[in-house]
Amino acid sequence: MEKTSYHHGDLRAALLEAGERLLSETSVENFSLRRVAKETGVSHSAPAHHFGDVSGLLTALADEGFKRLKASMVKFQREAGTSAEEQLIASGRGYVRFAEESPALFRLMFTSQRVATNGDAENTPPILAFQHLVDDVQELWGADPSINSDAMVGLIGCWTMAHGLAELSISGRLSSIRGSEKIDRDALFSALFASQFPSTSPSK
Amino acid sequence: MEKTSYHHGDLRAALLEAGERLLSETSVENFSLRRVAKETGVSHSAPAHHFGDVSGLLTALADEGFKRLKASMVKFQREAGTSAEEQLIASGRGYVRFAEESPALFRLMFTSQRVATNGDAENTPPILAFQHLVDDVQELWGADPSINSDAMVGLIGCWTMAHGLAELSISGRLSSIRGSEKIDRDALFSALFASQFPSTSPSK
DNA sequence: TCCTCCAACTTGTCACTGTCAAGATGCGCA
DNA sequence: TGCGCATCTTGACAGTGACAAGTTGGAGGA
Repeated sequence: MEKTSYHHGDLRAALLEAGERLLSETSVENFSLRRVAKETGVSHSAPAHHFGDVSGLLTALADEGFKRLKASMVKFQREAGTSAEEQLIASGRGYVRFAEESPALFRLMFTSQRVATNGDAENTPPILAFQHLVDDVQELWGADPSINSDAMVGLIGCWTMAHGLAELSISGRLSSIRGSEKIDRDALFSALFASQFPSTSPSK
Repeated sequence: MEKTSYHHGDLRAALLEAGERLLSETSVENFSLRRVAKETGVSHSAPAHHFGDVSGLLTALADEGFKRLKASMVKFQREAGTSAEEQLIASGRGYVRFAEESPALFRLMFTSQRVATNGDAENTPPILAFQHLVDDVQELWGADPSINSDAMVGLIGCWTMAHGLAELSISGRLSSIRGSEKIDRDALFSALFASQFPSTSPSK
C-alpha cells in the first residue's frame, strides 16, 4: 500500500497504523508526529489535515484503543462460563489482558494529558467500553449501580481491581514482588475480582 | 533565594523545587528542562551539571515523590486506630491521598518512561515505600508475603486497590460515574480496602 | 598572600519537534 | 474540457534536549 500518487488514497488509516506502531515502540512521551509522517512516506505536515494537531491523532488512537478494550472484554466473556460471576471475571481479565498486550496504548488512553477528553458525549468509545462493565455489574447485582449503592460499590471495586492490576502489571511491578512468581496468575486474578462480588457468594 | 553570584549556592535544590512546580502546572509530557532553568534564573544547560539530562532531574523528582508517598501513609496511620486492620486501611488511604494531592508527581513516579528505574538497588525510595506496605500486610496476616501465599494475595490485593483507586481518582473517572456522588468516599475506600483482608474478619 | 585547580555555570550550536502560512497537485464533477 | 477544492508539500519559526567549549570564582596548598 505504498504511496503511488500525490493523493494517498487512505492516508488517515495509514497514519493511524504507523502512529500505533510508533507508540508501541517508544511511548507517549517520545511520540513524534513528524516521525509518523516520515514512516508513512508523506510530508511532515500531512497529518495536520486529517487530525489537526498531535493531540488529534493521539485522541483518534485512544478511541481505537477503547474499541479494542471493549472487544477484549467481550472476547474473554465468549470463552467463559455463562454465570454472571464468570462473565464479570472474564470481563475483568479481558481488561487486564488488553493492557498487557498494548501497554503504550493503554497508557495513552488513561494517563495521557495529550488526548482530548470528549466531554460527556454519548456513544463515544470510552463511554461504550465503560458501559459494558456497568452492564456486567448490573447483571450480577441485579440492580442499576446508579441507583443501588451496593451495586455502585461493586462497580467501583471491580473497575478499580481491573485497572489497578492492569497498571501494576504493565509497569512490571507485580512480577517484581519477591515471591510473587509462586502465585498462579489466573487463580490470583479470579480471586481478586471475586473479592468484589456480593457477599452472599463467598467467592473463590 | 535569588541568584546573587555566579555560583548559585544551592542550585540543585532550587531546580528540584522549580521542577516540581512546573510538573504540577503542566504534566510530564510538557515538562521542559529549559523552562525549569529559566524559572530558576539560570542558563539553559545549568541543570545538566547536577542531573545529567532531563531523565536525571525527573528521576530525582520521582525519588522525592516516593519519600513523600511513604510519609503520607505514615501520617494517616498516626491518626488512625492501632489495630492491624485500621493501620492497613490508613496506609491505603494515605497512598490515595498522596496521589490526589500530587497527581502529576504520582504519574511521573508510576507511569513515566523518562524516569530511570534504579534496577533492584536496596534502600532506594521506591523500595522503601513499597516495603512499608509489605510490613503492614505482614502485620495483619501474621506471615511474610514472600513465603505465605495468602499474605501474598493480600499484599497484591491491597496494593492493587490503593493504586487503582489512586489512578481512577486523579483521572477524574471515579467522580464521573453517574450516581457515584451519593457514595461516601471515606466509607467506600475503607470498605474496598477491607475487602482484601483475611476472610476470618468479615470486614466493614 | 598569592596561585592554581577545578567544580559550577554560561554561551553557542546542532538536530529535532509542533504548528502555521502559503503554495502545488490532481480528483471529481459540471 | 476545465474548474473548484480537498489533499498534500514546502518553507519558516520558536521551542526542545544534548553536547562542546569557554568563563567564573571559591577553596586549599605553598
